[in-house]
Amino acid sequence: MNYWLMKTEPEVFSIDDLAKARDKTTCWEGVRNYQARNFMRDEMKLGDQVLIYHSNTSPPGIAGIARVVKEAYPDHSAFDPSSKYFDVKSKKESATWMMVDVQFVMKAKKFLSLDELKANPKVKELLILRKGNRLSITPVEKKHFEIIAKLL
DNA sequence: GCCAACGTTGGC
DNA sequence: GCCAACGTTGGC
Repeated sequence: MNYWLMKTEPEVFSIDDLAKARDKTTCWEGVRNYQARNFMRDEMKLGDQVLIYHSNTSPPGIAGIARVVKEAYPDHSAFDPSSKYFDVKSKKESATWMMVDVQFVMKAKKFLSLDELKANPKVKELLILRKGNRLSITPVEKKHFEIIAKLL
């Protein structure tokens, strides 16, 4: 089992939106970065646990946990000209972009802010804390996931 | 294949 | 809204 952190802007899609979604499940559309896509396509497996991180908001931080319920398949938003994620270069026969489905597991009882993460020496290796890291999907070590899960 | 210009992310 | 950091694009 692998562990991940996935960023989302809560104004666009929050942990509450995930909790309210049908089957508490959503397809993770709109990833348009090759490294993040490769993580989904090559390494995300059924049952993997995901920290849901709220970015571009105040304060940013970890808002809950989800799990992978469907492994990578073509991101259909890339084929939809009306979608803001439309990519004319992605063909249905050989999709450029992939997505997974994730299901709500829990909302943090205690939202864990970026400041609190930075202040916790036990999780200082988290990739999210690296200066300049903009990757929307990053792997998380099991020990770090477990430390964080206990704090939520 | 280099690299300047541009676009995006995301904390602040 | 600003801007640093990074990824992508495209001329050469």
